[in-house]
Amino acid sequence: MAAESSPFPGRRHDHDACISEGLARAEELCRVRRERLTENRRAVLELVLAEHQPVGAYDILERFDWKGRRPAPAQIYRALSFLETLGIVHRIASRNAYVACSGPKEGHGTVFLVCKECGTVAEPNGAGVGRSVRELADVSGFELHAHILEVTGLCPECSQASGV
Amino acid sequence: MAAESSPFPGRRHDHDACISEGLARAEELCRVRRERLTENRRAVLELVLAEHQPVGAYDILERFDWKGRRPAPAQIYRALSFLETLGIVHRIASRNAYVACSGPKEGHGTVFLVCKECGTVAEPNGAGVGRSVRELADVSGFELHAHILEVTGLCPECSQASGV
DNA sequence: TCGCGGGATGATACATCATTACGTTTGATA
DNA sequence: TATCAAACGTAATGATGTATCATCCCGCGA
Repeated sequence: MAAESSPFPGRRHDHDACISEGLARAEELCRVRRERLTENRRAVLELVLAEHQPVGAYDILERFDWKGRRPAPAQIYRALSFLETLGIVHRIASRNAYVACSGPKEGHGTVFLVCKECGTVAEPNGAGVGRSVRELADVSGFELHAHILEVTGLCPECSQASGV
Repeated sequence: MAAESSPFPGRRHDHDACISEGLARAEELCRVRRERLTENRRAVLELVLAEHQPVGAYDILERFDWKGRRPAPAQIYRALSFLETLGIVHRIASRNAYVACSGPKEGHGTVFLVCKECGTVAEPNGAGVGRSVRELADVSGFELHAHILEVTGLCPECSQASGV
């Protein structure tokens, strides 16, 4: 229960594990879907995985030191949209930025808790919200296709730090 | 009940009334808050009220024929952010566009149903979703400040038109 | 009525985010 | 190994949003 209670990464979580798990999932997904995890795509994914904060495309661009060269924006966007179709990177519309999917949990990719203070993004299990949204759509006569919920506030750590 | 069942404006609703109600609410809000509904702000609000579809800032700019002159982007953005603080215009982040608030109903301003086909945006009563979001935040140890839910799909009319 | 002070405007420039276009390279596979 | 589609490299451009600063206008007190 405690493990599920907070979807936020702890201050001292094993971040190397996040990265290697993310890469492993990408590889697995590509294998299943018969897609290619090219050098470009992998490099972009690593840069997105590097943080739990959303990263802008041009941030990635700047950090992208690849054999001394710097790629053009299109290259980054191509990789990002590929990774989005794979479902391991999500776009945070309210920030024009991207985060790595934090796990293969149910309901992932539809609810984001975004900390105003530190920027950390968590993906809680959105099943309950999903039900409410379906009900709402039903009542409104709306044919539901997809939804994105971006919640802003303070993550547990920043909330404590700012003096509860 | 029927009135509440669909938050979408009917094909033949009295749109002039939407506009004048919107303006009246803006005036009232400004009066209460001791703010000024200047010519610039009013003109931008009218252009946003003109449709139930989200409008881009640069769309507004193009339609903004004011004494033959065309204002700079900043002018539009200033008016828009003022109208946002008033709560009568909302930004649809997933589209980089803006819609007029459709009414002073409870829970307004947090849930948007966006039709993929015609672009119409409705604001249903989001009370149920609001509860789910609060629960989710609670369980996650997240201090909730605000949330925006953007739901995409087909509005009742387009859903019927596309042959249910 | 005059003048003061703060908010709103007008205008230029710039910053940031994202896409299009097109020729070249690469990798799977027949 | 010949072929073809997918991915890449690069340049250009489009779309969206801000910063800055001088000026204007309105409410308010002398």
